[in-house]
Parts: sequence; C-alpha cells; structure tokens
Amino acid sequence: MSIAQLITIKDIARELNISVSTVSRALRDAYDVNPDTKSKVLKKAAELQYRPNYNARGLSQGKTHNIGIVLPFITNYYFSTVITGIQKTAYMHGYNIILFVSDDSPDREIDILRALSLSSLDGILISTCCDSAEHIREIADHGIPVVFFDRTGNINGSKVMQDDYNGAYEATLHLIRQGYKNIAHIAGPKGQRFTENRLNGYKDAFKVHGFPLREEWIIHSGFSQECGQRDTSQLLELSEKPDAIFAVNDRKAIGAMLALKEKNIAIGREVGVVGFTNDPISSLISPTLTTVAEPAFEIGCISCELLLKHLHTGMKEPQEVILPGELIVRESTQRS
Amino acid sequence: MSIAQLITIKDIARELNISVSTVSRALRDAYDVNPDTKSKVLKKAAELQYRPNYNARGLSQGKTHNIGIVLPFITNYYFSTVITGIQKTAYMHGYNIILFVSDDSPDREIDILRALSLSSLDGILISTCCDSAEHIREIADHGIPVVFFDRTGNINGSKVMQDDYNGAYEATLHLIRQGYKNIAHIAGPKGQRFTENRLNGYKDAFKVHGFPLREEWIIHSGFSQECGQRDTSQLLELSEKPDAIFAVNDRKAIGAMLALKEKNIAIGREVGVVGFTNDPISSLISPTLTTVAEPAFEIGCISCELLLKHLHTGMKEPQEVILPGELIVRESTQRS
DNA sequence: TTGTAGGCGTTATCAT
DNA sequence: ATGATAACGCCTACAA
Repeated sequence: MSIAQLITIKDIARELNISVSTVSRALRDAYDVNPDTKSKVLKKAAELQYRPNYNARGLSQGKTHNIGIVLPFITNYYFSTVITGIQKTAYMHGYNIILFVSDDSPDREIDILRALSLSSLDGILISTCCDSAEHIREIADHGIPVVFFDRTGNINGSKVMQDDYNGAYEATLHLIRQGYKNIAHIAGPKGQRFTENRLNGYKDAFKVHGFPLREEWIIHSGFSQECGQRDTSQLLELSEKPDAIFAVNDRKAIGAMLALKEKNIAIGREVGVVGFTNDPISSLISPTLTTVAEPAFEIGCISCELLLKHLHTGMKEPQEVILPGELIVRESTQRS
Repeated sequence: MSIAQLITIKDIARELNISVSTVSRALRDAYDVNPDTKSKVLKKAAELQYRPNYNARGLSQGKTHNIGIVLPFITNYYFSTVITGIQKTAYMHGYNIILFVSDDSPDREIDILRALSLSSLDGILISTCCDSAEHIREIADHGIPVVFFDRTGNINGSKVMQDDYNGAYEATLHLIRQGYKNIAHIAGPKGQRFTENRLNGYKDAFKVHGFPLREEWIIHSGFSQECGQRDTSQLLELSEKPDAIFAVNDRKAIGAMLALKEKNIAIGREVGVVGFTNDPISSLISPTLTTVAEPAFEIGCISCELLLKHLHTGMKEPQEVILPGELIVRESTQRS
C-alpha cells in the first residue's frame, strides 16, 4: 500500500519556511495576513494539491460540515427529488450530506439514530417513520439541530412540508365539481401526520359541500401500489360503490386504476381517480392521472436552508414552512 | 446555544477513576482488558449515552469510515436503487455514505472531485459522466480506492456493471425472433462505454443473423424521454421505416412509445419496442414494455463490498464484476 | 492489566 | 503580520 502521502499545512509551511499558523490563516483568508504571504501560500497549496482535512478541522472547531439525512426510502420520485434539492443546497454551502435509509422501519430508524456519532454531524434532516419521537428528542437534546421534512414527528421542532390539508381539500373539491357523488379516500396508515392532514382535507371538503361522510369509504393501509389495488377492490365490493377515489399518493392511485381496469370500469367516465405527488408516472400512465403536485425539490432546498440557518445563527426557536401544492388536472377525472 | 456537552471517553474515565486508554481499549474490545473493567466501562458508556467521535478516531487512525458516492442523478429508478444497495451494505459494515450529485455535468463532476477532502473519505464509488478520467486518476493516485459502477471510465480500476452487451444482444435477438425486420436503435450519447456496449450487442445480433446494418437506423442522443420521442419521430420520417425500436433505456423507450401513439401506430403489432433497465414504470405503462432488467440493487451491494475489500485487505489490483441482466418480455413486442 | 505520553491536522490564544 | 503552543477526542506505542 504505497500511498502518496496527503499534503498537510505542515508541508506547505516547511516548503515556504513559515509557520503553520500563518499557512492556516492564509488558507482561510483571515484578515491579518500579508497579501504576499497569502498568495505564496495559495500558490504552493495549489502546486502541492493540498486538500484540507475536514476531520482535523472539525475536531478543532467542533464543526464537521456534515449533515445527516434520514428517510424511509430513496427509490421514489418524491424522496429522490427532495434529496437532490438538499444535496444541491448543502453542496453550495460547503456541506456534505450523509444518507441514512430507514426502509420505513421504525426499529431501523431508531437504530440509526442511536448509533449516530453526534460529533460527526452538525445537523440532521429527517422524514421520520416513527410515531414516537423520543429517539429524535434525545439527539436534539444534545444540541444537534434537527429539521423535519415531509413526515414530521409529534415533536416541537422546525418543519418543512407541503400543504397536505389544502392539497387534499382541492383534490376532493375538484372531484365534487366534476360531478362525482360517492367519493372514497384510500389513505395511508393511521398515525402519520401527513396522512391525517390529507384525510382532514378530504373530510372538510365533504363538510363544506354538505356531503355525508361515510366511514366505509375511508380505508387506511400502506403506501404501496398493491395496497391501493387491494383497497379499491374492497371498495368495489360495497353495496353503495364509490364513483371516485382520492388516493393518499400516486402509487396507490395507480393501484386503484389497475383494480378498476381489472373490472373493466372506465376510469374517469365511471370512476374518477386523483392521486398526490405528481410522480412523472402520472403523466405517462393511461389514462393520465389527475394529482396534486408536491414541491419536492423546493422542500429539499428549504429544509436544508432552514437547517443551515439553525447552524449558522444559533437560532433555537423552531420554524415551520408550509409549501403549497398544485392540483394538476388530467384524464382520470374527465367524465366525458 | 447552551448545549448538552457530548460525552467523551475522558468523562467515562473520570467517572470510573481509570485512564482514558483503558476506556478506549474496553470500548473497542481489545484483547487485553479485564472483563470486569470492560463491563463497567460499557455500562457507564451506555448510561452516559456515549457516542464515539469519528472525527477524532479518524484523525488518529487515518480512517474515516466514510465512503463517497458520485453519480449523475439520483432521481431515477436505477440510480436510486443502486444507492439503496450501497447504503445498506455500507451501513452493515459501519460505514457512512456521502452523496455527491454531478447532475450529469462533467464540469460539475470534476469540481466535486477536486474539492473533495481526500482525508475525509476512505474510498469512492463513482458512476462517471466524463470521457476523460484524469480527475479520477488524481484521486486514485493519492491512494484512495475507487470503484466504478455502471458508467465506468476509461481508466484502470475496479468496476461493477451489468452485462450491457449481452442484454442488448438478447433484446435485439428477441425482436428478430418476434419477426421484426427493420430494427432501429436509439442509443445514448457517444463516448459512454455502456452506450457503446449496448450498441455493439445490437450490432452483433444483426451480424449473427445476417441482418444488414443501416447507419440511419442508429440515432445517438441524450437519455431523456424527450430524446427518445424526438429520435423516434425522426426514424418515422425515413423512407424505409423501422418496424421495431430498441432503446438504450426505458425512458427513451417510453418516449418512443409516445411518438408512436401520436402517429396512431400500434405498438407491438406494427412497431415493437424494447427498453433497458426495467424501471417499474415499464410494467405500468400501456402497453407494458419489454425490457432488459438491470440488477441495480446487486450492483450497489457488490460495488460497495468490492470497495470495502480494497479498504480492508489493501488489495490494489483492480477487479471487474459483470452481472447479467434479464430479458423481460411484455406487450410492447407482441405482434398479435 | 493498566497508565503515561505523544501524535493525528487543524484552529485558537497568546506572544512577539 | 507572524510564530509558538495548547487544545480538540481518540489511538497506540511504551512503560509500569
């Protein structure tokens, strides 16, 4: 393992016959360095291909310039787009992001956070899959700023999310306006706050328009396409069948569409379908899917910026940011 | 910023009235510690919620337990799945992954690698978007192990990839067997090795079956759906139109399908379409898309394992792993 | 089996 | 404007 030794400020100092502190200052362009010395140092650093050792820097100033991201998955449009936003913002500010995937398992999420080396992370961005937030509070108690995005826990802390309530309200309202009468909702698992918000948006649209709420038209299950398919089949067994389905996300909406296709029910004309997210697939599937677009990229950027604000200003008060979604009307809610 | 001070081994040592080195040894269960002492230390560590400072550990042993991942995007099925595999493997072995997104821009990729703090990364996994690999060699020269996955550069180094050549060969062969005669290929940009491999698989299937190769049936462009759509429209302008299209990836295949639908050409019956990747969308779109499944998750796991092998054994000789794909036949290549 | 001391690369404090 | 020196938290000889 003959390794080209990495260059340190000591090497630069030796070659230039100056002290390491001067080199250090020059490199961080502190105010009190001779411009000449500084340019000499910079030149030598470039020549030697010097790269700062963030480990050492972190050790001495207690900052690592690393941000941890904890989330359930990365293999879907929403999360991968959020991460892209986070990464871009972090990179621009000289921060690295360290990725942790919980696989939507609360146990795993807890494991991850417990094993976390707090000293190697300046802050954490998390979309939690846990009901309880004790493991997160533990971390926050150690003074590590935490910002929640998307799936925000039941804990006092900064949060960035889309406007699930209004999005769901708009989606339901759209179905009502299209003339659908029996509108069902296939929701996510109970306990998730964003699931509740979407459910409430749905319910309130009903109330405002004098529609009777039917508990049998509301089904809670997982987030997968298969769940959506199963839920829909179940709805179609009811004596009073729904003529429209609002799904908690696009995957379930697509599952619903598959179930409808199986029974040769015309999507749109007979049964309307609305999703949530605006996954690219929603404009590719046939019929195209009406959905509520989530500002995934912005959520990533803004969560990261908010975390950096905590980091840089020392701000302790939690802050909440809610970004509006946008209803995108497509074929799956066209009656004719 | 009143912060609950993080616990260090000093704290444990002080509380237990022993030395830090003993604590250090106990924590890393070295061979030469009294079991009693060890259990006492472990207990105290748990009680105090001690978390090791990887920065410090890294500084002193020259290892960081961080692995860098550099890739063009994360917002597609293939890459997000690869990352999931990497993350899982890395996590199992106590490594963190740090994500860098090049946005498919060579300049950005070079920037990223140049700015990289080599001392904060034990190794790098990269899917490069650059033709030249000098910026990568620079890093390898510093003794940082590099493993390429998917888009492997023109550089001597460990590589993990799917069998693009055979996958393309099988895909083309399938089209031939289905009776298509005029098979076009909408390829990726020139210069990318995996694009070349897929092109060669296509060409060789032609040769083996005595099909004449026509340059006008091979179009190079970007990887997006729009490119696929445009390429296909272009193909349909030819005097001798293709009756089948093999696309370099699913996105372009879907673009091709959209272009065909626009012209009311029956997909499958009139013009067959095959993609590459097996993005979940390929089984949801209508008609469903015949494609070559890439072992994305395995590629992630194996690249990471290979990198860890370099890290742990000091192995310097590059190693290449090629994983087979699998042809998945669906509706888009059914003639009847 | 345990403790002491020095060092990893950098920054910060205090002199000069 | 620059230099010496002591941290930062941990590891690892070496000594006891």
